[in-house]
Amino acid sequence: MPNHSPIDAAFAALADPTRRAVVERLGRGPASVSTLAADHPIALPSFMQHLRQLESAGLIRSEKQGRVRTCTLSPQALTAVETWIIQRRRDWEARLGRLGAYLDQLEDPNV
Amino acid sequence: MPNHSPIDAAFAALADPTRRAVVERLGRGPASVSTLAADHPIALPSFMQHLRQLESAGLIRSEKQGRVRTCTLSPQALTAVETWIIQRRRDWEARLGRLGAYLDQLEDPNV
DNA sequence: AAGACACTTAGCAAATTACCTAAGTATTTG
DNA sequence: CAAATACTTAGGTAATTTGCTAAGTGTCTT
Repeated sequence: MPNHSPIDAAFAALADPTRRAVVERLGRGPASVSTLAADHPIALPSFMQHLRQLESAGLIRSEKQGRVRTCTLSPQALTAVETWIIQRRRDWEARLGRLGAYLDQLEDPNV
Repeated sequence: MPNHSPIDAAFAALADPTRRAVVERLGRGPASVSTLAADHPIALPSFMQHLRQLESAGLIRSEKQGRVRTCTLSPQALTAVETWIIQRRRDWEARLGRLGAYLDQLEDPNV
């Protein structure tokens, strides 16, 4: 089952080091396509595909003025991913808490 | 260029809804392969591939006793992902802070 | 107006992924 | 010990992804 939901697209987009590097770079401010591409040893059309994937995942936006397309980070999609992960941590810690309480009770059955 | 680093594998593993569902389920406690598989409408060998991918990404562990393989969440890999995302949020917020300070100080658009 | 610049489009090849069915291997269980 | 259970292995197909080159399309710059 390929990626259908927005969060699938966000995780998939972040699974590639080139794309994560773009997100890291844009976290420090907007940049043009060619500025971003300069850091990566791949052909420009290949690099543009990565940008398209990031944009369709909602992780970045871009706008063209004249012949230059400027890209910006779009943090809401990152927040969705962050929220999912934090929820997992919560579940995990809640379970550890219950397990600890249970073990405490076994050790000390009647207080 | 496919996944080389551990964090690539973790993001890629989480990009699939079946695999995320397994992580969610294991957050509430360990479970056997067939228990996990019961929630998903795919053939068992296909499901096992997902488990293998989760395990090789370090997101879960599993151990076989008798004929039953029990899977557990392995939270460190999730922490690595969480750390990456939180760092991006920090960068973003630091930049907003600098931008705000700059705008407060005076005008002049552009970056 | 000519050429440089910054992308864009088109089309193609190799590698990966996500499924499947069929047939195996160990372990219980009756 | 035979049958059921719980995976496992083997092998195959279709779709997706990631990369490329070559050839556009608009927009400055000179």
